[in-house]
Amino acid sequence: MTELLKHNILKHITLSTKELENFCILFNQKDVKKKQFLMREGEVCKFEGFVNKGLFRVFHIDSNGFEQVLYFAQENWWITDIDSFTNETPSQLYIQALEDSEVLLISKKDKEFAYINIPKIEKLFRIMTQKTHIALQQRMIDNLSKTADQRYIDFIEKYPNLFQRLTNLQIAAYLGISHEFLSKIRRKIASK
Amino acid sequence: MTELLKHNILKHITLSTKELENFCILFNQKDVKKKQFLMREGEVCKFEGFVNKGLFRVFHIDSNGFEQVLYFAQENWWITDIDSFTNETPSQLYIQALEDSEVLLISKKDKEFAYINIPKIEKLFRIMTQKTHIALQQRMIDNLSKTADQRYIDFIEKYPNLFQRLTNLQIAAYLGISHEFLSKIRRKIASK
DNA sequence: TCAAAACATTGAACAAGTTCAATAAATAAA
DNA sequence: TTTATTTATTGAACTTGTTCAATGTTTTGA
Repeated sequence: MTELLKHNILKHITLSTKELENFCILFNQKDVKKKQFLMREGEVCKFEGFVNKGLFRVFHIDSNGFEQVLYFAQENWWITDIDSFTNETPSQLYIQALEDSEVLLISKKDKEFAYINIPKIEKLFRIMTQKTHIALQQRMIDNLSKTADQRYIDFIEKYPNLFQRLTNLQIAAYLGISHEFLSKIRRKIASK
Repeated sequence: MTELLKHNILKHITLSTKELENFCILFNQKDVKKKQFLMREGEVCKFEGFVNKGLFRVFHIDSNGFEQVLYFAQENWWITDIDSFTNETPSQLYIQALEDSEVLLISKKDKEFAYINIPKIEKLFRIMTQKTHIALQQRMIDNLSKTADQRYIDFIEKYPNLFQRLTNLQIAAYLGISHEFLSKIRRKIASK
């Protein structure tokens, strides 16, 4: 049940079998059917989650009712609203399964417990947060400097697997453009 | 010399006077005159820096020669290219002083040394990375969902101090718009 | 298996933002 | 203080992306 999680952790830090076991035991599995929400806007995010199976989208709904995707999380990815989880403030995000999924959840209390009792867990989350930050920083640069066409092409190259599992609606919401415009980009690319 | 740094650290974690001293001793002061570069594209970022005095911009130059500002760092802020520093890869960023400035720099080796010898430093950087990540995530959402007018108004409200110290050219490069368009936004706002 | 719902495409009119060139204003340097 | 340089403003033409409405296609669920 936690094989994928264990493998994921050992990619970042080294832990003894015992430490690894003690940490993984803090996670609870939750099954989430397609279209179900793991969290909604206004709630305080009570968990940090590891995707064992399936696919999620983390998104925001703006004042005009448009959805923006902050990120997608498939197998082996982590999901949370780090702002809401860390500061215990109401979230402005929704987390929704796009396929029938399984997540392993750890509560804030259990995570704090791990920080204290398994010091290397501090390093684990330091490294993981660094990595997600680096990825977001790269996306920020791309969003500031590239045209929508190029961002779409980059997305396909970078996440060929996600590309296959997502609708154009979802991809457009990630790229920050309307799905109609994405459709026109696709036509333009296809005609080359 | 390191008063501001010490104060900044103690806002995030608690350290004994001894630990704090042992950590701060690892930093070296560097003076950077206005317009001088602390780092250029292509270099591997060898430091993590704390701004003691002055103001920096961290920016990227895209394939069309346009500059995008990833962030500004004034007194009490940290600067680095976390990607280049962490992975020891050539940076795609420039770090430049916008005023005569002073930074306290720590090398990668000394930072690793601190991680090992002062365990709470791991927590310090975990928390700091979390905070910058939360801020960037918020900016990403705003960039995806808000119009340039609104982003400009938000910027002034959020960073009234930075707003006063920056030219419109710099602000436009942060908002991701041309400075001519920013000028038109300003006229529109002023005429209300 | 068939109807409903969700998704994708298209065109036309529109809005947001860029580009270029010219000019004015402010700052820095000699 | 004068000149050179950088910054800010403006308008006109242009490009990128949006909106809306209509139509076709695919997926889903009863």
